[in-house]
Amino acid sequence: MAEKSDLPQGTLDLLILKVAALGPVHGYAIAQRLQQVSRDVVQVPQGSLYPALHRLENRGLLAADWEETDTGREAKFYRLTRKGRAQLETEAASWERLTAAVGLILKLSERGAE
Amino acid sequence: MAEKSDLPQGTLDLLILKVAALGPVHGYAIAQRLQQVSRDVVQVPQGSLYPALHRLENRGLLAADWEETDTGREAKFYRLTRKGRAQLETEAASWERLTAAVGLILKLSERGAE
DNA sequence: GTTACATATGTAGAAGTGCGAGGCATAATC
DNA sequence: GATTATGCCTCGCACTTCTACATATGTAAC
Repeated sequence: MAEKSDLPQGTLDLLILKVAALGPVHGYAIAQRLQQVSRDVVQVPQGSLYPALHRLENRGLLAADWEETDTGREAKFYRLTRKGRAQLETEAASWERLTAAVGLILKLSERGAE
Repeated sequence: MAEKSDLPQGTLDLLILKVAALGPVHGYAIAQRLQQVSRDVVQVPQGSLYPALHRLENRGLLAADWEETDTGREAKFYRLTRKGRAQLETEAASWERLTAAVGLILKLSERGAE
């Protein structure tokens, strides 16, 4: 089933940072959480998820440690760095600004010349 | 001038279709209109604008004719095809769905385990 | 024990989009 | 005659994402 998420580009990073901000999580759990909270609207393929995590780690926005999951398995737990938290705030604000602007445009009506 | 808009990828097409739905317009005017309505939040560089217009025309979502502008100059006026109108509706609905989902996620709080 | 599934991570290649940096041409304004 | 605004265009880079594949472990079913 799992259709592609069709998430606008750049949004994935924002969502990952947001979930990581709630506490250390491993990649697989991030994807599950996003899907669950969004009621299946957001579905992150693994081929998008892991490269994104590596990108964010390389940029110093996330830090990773191998730890044990609830199910007793090794997994890479990501947590937000200070830099990552700042980035999250910036991106979230930017998201609000842009979606508001797009919303304005989409509400234009035929007669809405002014 | 014209800083980049930082629009999420895929959104540009949606906005262009929306503006074209209001009546025939030429490319340059589309960019101006987007900037104006969004109060300078959305700024479309020409290197993004014209390729996008050509893409949409090639996909049969827009149709173009050379006509004269108010200022008495030749310009390429784009209008929405029937297919384009259907696409606009689809993309607008999808946009609403996704931004709502992202909004949900961004509102998660630290204590919001469930 | 082995088959199947969920968990968990990862890479490679292709496709699509957006942007900066250029170029061309005309009309109006100074 | 020089500058600014209008109006169109292309090229090539950078970046993100997706499909598809590859790997490994734990658990439950048979």
